[in-house]
Amino acid sequence: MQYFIDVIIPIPLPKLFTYSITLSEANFLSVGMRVSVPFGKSKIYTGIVSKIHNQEPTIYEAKEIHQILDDTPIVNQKQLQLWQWIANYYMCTLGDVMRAALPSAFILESETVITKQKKQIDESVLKDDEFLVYEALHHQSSLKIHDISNILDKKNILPVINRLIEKEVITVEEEVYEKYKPKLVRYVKLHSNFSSETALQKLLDDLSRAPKQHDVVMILFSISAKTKKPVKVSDLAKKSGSSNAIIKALIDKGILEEYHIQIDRVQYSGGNNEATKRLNDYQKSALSDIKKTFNNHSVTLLHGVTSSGKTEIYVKLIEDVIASGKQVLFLLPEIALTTQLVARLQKYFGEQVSIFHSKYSAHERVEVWNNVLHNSASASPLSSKAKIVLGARSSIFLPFNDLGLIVVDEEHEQSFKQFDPAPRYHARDTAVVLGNIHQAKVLLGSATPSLESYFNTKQNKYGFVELKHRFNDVLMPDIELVDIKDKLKKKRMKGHFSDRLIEEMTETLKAGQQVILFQNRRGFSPIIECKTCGHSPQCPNCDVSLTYHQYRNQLRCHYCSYNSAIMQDCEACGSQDLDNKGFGTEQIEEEVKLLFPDYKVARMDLDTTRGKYGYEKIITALEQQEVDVLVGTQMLTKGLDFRNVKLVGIMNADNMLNFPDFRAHERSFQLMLQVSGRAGRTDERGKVLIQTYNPHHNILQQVSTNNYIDMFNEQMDDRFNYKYPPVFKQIKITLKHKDYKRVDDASIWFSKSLRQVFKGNVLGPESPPIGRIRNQFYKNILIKIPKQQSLVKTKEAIIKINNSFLSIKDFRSVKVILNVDNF
DNA sequence: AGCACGCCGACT
DNA sequence: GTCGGCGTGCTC
Repeated sequence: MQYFIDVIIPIPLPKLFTYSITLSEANFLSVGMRVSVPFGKSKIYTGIVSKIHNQEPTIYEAKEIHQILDDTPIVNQKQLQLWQWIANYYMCTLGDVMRAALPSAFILESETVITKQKKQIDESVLKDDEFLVYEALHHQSSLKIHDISNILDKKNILPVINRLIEKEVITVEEEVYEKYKPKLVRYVKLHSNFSSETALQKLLDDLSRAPKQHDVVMILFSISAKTKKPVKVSDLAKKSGSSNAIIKALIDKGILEEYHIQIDRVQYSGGNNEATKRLNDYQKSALSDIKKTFNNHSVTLLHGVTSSGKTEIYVKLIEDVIASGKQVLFLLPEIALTTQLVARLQKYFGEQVSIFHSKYSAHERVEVWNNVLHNSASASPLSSKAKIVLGARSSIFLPFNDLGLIVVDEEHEQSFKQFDPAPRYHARDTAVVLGNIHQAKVLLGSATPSLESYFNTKQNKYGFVELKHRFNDVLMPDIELVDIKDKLKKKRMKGHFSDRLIEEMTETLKAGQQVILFQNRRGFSPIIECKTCGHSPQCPNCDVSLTYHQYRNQLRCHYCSYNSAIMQDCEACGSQDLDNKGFGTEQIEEEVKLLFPDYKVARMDLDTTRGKYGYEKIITALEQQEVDVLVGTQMLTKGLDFRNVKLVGIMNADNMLNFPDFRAHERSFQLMLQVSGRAGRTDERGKVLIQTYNPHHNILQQVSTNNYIDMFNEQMDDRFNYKYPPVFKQIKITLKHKDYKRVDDASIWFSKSLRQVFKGNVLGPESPPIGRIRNQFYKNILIKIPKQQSLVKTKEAIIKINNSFLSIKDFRSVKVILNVDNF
């Protein structure tokens, strides 16, 4: 009998690959373990065993595997089931999913290692490039392919390497690295030879002539007597004030014994668990309503106004679930993970909480992964860790084996959707599927639910619970619309500030309270225009005008990060009369400084939060009231909870409303209500001013009256009339290529083929608002899918058309991106 | 996706 | 004449 395994490899190919294994390997392996396998002529990849079987492939000969990398599976059956669903639903390969799902330290790849041959060679036979490599090998024992392309400063270095091999200068090997290394901490203890009183006394006598060493031994005693815990080498060195050399001498003499203990890189250092808060009556009834809906719904939407205390309700639910021995996943938008909420949950649940987000290193992620993996229902000491995982969208991929509850907080957030590399999944929707796999309950929470989720409650697909009162019955902020067209006419604008806004700011600041100003655009001004000839500087790589950034005196492209120094006069006509069109956060910050010179202003946008703790720094400054006015982009909306902010100003509501996207109105509503929610969160009623050219816009009216239902109904009418989600499903196909003619032809061909199947439900091709990014031209095609039309069959038809598309040689270099649901 | 093979322009 | 550009095909 022969044995084979089907393996998932982290490359975007639709098929699995079959390798042959021996009987003993077959007995050892199980589904979900990693193996390293040879692939192509030279590569070695890490694969996940997906199936073990006896069917010999007929049309090719299976290769043998290279190595088994695990003793036990690192991926469980439930995860593989989820991977398969994602690959099918989001139209990508299992390889794509694997790459997104596993921490990169689990995916080892072979690397070609180049070393110098021992024998002497005649240097004169080497060409320049070859000599450089040869030279470099004198300084380093080995080089990677990557190092060589750096040394030679070009990408195609294989010819050079091949010539060097031929001349017997170097040898190459494929090496596979285990990227993850557990973090070990060095400890010391007295060697067991000296455990008896007499031996110890003798030792101390012997050491009397080495006073430093004597001291170290004595200090070791005192530390271990005091703490009754193992003693770290680093602690001993610090406490005794002696160098590592002395400790090393003692170890070498066999007096001290050195050992290592594996520790977690991610550690919770907080104190004991704090009792959870008591709920108010509204929260109590919401909690019991949620439990009731869970009786006949597996998903429930909690619509709770900002500051209504949703978190406390989550906490109570989580308590129940972990008491029953199951795991909990708490999903949050990336940026909200750095804030107060995390600290709060850690206070309640201590070590049982693990956090998982993109700022973690590959090693830290492996640790969280392992903690979740080893957390079985059994009560081993390890299992108290990672009972609750708090994470951004990618934490849906962790190896849960018994989830009882998934909470998706701020479920309307766009950042739950992964855009760029496939799989282009939506974590909220995937969480619903994950919940189904585990038979777990899913709770979606938001003050401004997505139309999709709210629609699902209307269809009775999801349960629905509402929380209408703010905590402590604080009033919702008073929202006032300011007509800037009118203010301009009456000359009541100072820069971008209306007299109303200035009045309110003055009053708030005088009272010692804080102001938040929202402008959803960074930089100083998005367009610089010559007043003489109308020319404005454009990005050389993208079809956008460059944004002026004053603090660096630069023009920058927000799509490809191209930048250049600002010019003094027009590039086209030489005129010095340049004009700033539009405005961003920088300009607002500048104007605030001029209008309120006595107060401290800070800015929060991508440019000021770049560093690892940039974001936290600004938040702390605001919390500690070192900042009076905070100017920022939509970053402000996420998970911030400030006590002393009284006033929120939205500088210009129109640019978001006019954004060319069918969800623009919904998003504007959510964004504006979310920023408004930052005002007046304690006892005093907050104030919000929205400046707009069009105060009669329905969305603005709905925002100012906090009328979600009206917004929902009106937007749903539009969605219904224009056949948009959630009424119709939608798949967007994006084609891109560096040659415009090529994408244009390709997109016309593609849409024609689609129209043969889907008729009038195909839109486009169309160039997106920004038709070229990083020198790639884009075309979009949209497919609208009626509810009664089979999604599976629709996708099959698209895949078929895509395959014929790829077989046309002129189109093969055009990249096709499939975006299911088009979030 | 990589990576090799194979065919055409620009350099010694 | 070669070096090196990238179009094409394949990976168990």
